[in-house]
Amino acid sequence: MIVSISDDFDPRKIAESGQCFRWKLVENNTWRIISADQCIYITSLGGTDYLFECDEDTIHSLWENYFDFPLNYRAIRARVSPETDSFLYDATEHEKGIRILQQDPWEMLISFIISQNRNIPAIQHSIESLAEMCGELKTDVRGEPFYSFPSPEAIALLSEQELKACRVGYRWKYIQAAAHAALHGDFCPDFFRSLSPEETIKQLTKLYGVGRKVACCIMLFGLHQLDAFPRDVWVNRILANKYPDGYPYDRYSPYNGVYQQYMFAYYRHENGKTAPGITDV
DNA sequence: AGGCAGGCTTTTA
DNA sequence: TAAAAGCCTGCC
Repeated sequence: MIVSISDDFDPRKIAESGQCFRWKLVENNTWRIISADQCIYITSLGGTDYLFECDEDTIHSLWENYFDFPLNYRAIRARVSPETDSFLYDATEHEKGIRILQQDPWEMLISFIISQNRNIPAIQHSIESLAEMCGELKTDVRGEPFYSFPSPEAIALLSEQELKACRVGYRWKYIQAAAHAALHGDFCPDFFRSLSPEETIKQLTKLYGVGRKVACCIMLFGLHQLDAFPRDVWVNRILANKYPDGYPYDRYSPYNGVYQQYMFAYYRHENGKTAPGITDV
């Protein structure tokens, strides 16, 4: 069905923002999106109109929350003053259309363990291999096959060789440990939701192969904690170069993670996806 | 205790 | 050869 979306929504920017790894541009303006065990095609029709290839009930029960449509991102951008913070203002203007997806926490755990020390195409390749190896084979609305994101049970059954065949390298141990943790109740999203942010980071970083950065990504993209602020090398460069006197977290709470996404995308576009920072730290 | 160096792995340019 | 949305272990 065709939906009109008046708030910020730019699938291309979301697809390139590094928060999701199973979006694929299949035609001009059409993305095939796989999340957990679901698949949808969305097409930008121009203006505010988008084609969602599913029925209205499915949009409401599934995709409305996935795309975070209840939250007004224009209002979040409007909190940034061009006078007090010209860099962040420029970032929000330039990257308007980004939203923070509400993705499956388990899928985020594995995806961001895989992401460490790798570029986005390599991450996508590994995740797709993993899904093909032990995800569930399904058929989408167009009759095309796809694989669901694998369950903890399925991943726990994989051997070292099978995991390594997914090009995850030394991270295979972390993935295996994460699967066992999930099976033993040591990765419990509903429990994490009852904790404070610092306590959640503490719990997540107990998992083998999960540091503070990956923990923050799981919180931001999997638990929809929009104040979580992942600090990777790029964000550290931004903080050093643009906020030498300190970054005003308090001013931007409770949406620090959203602004981080704008800054990250903007800075990478400005400096080139593979170029080092102008002034490295 | 907390910071730092070195190792881990593979793909891409 | 270097760099890529890091983290672990061991050493100090």
